[in-house]
Amino acid sequence: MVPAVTGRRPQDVVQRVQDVIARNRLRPGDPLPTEVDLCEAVGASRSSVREAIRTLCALDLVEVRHGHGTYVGRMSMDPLVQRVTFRGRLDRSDGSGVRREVVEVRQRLDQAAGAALLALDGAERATLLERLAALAQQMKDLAARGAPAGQEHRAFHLLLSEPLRNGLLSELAGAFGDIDAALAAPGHAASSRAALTHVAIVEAATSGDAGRLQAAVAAHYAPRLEG
Amino acid sequence: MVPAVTGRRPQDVVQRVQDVIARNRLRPGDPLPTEVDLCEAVGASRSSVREAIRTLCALDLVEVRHGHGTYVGRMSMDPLVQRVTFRGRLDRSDGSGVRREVVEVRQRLDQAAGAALLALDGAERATLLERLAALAQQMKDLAARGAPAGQEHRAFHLLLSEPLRNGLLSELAGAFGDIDAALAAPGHAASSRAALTHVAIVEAATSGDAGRLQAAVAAHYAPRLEG
DNA sequence: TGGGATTTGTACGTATGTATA
DNA sequence: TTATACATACGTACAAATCCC
Repeated sequence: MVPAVTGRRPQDVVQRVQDVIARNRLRPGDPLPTEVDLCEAVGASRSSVREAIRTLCALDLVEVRHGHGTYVGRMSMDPLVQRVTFRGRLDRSDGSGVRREVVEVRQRLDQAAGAALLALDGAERATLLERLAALAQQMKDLAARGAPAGQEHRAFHLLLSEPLRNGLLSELAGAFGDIDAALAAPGHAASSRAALTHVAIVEAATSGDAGRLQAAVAAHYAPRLEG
Repeated sequence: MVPAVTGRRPQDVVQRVQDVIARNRLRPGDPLPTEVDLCEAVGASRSSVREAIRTLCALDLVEVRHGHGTYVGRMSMDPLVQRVTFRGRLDRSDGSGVRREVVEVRQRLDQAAGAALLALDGAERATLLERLAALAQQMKDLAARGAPAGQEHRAFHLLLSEPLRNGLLSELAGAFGDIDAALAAPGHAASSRAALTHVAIVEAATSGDAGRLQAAVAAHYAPRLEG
């Protein structure tokens, strides 16, 4: 527990807090020691520990609830969303095309998911298609009365990614969807066209025609890849 | 100078610093104002500004050099690597399979890249294949004398991703490669087999047979997806 | 070579907002 | 409502690293 006063960069304190989490086998949602206890555990002052917590908070490794305590975070893709979104906002000028790249990634994810969906056995596929159809219908209804359908849109693509049977890929699908939404024009919720393309995707998937499904997904993203 | 005591959460200060970067059109590597100047610019104390900087640092949006200054960061995928790696380390016990998911993502990325590679025109493809072959050969040589080939391994998959013509996808390929390496057993640099599968991938790509290339990539990752 | 200026890193004290009992 | 525990915010002082003259 010797403090070793020199050579302790901020990153070292971060590492030690990570070690505390790992050593105590803490799971997401579990409470961390209080700040003062952490100070003793890692041998640093409150300021340093607080900054380390802020770092880990940015990485979503811990979560802070004001007046309540600090807890192990969900370790989500949120930091990725923030970072790429900010990068996208920056190169408005040079037009290096982060937004186009984001749309491309989404298209690839959806197409891979579509292929996996068609490979599911009949019963499971039917259930999934039903839920997807319900979401597409909701989007259509909401668009009809000019209401935003962001939640449903997100849920659709997240559900579509389930056949991939890979939590990381699903998280990436959600993350890039969020980035896409954040980079879209603020008031651009005119999603009557989007609702239609989603219905088309479900219909293509129901038909079982792989080529048609790929084309439907491509058509969904096409206007954003050219314009 | 009344600080408007309420309503200024840490996240707000972070946002304001981001705005400073965006407003001044700063590019990666450009210097930010000093901490004290930032305090005035965003209207917060140095402690708060420092915590915000720490947050942005964790996201690789800024980079801090002690005694020198604060600079706009490279906005890399490093935070993603840290997060997923940490998550992978945590579920050693329950074996929920983060590592398997990482390998799966890599395989999908490489297979997509392989397909894109075969779609390149002859000259460009030939050049790329040459460089890939050279890297594979280097890996073989290094493995033969028991030397680590981490750099070459990374370079191989990064180069392979280039035909995708998508910087984000290439970054993801690099990031998941790094995660994979970090989660591998520490002394597990026994890469004589890895070198061979890389040679096989290049040979399959050279043959122009799409199916064979997909199989070669699959064979590269197969042992990690079953064991 | 060396010292001074600049900038970030660390520590501590104090007051305040917030949630729980 | 009160009391307690905790995070939040600010300010100040000093230490350490880097640069420049």
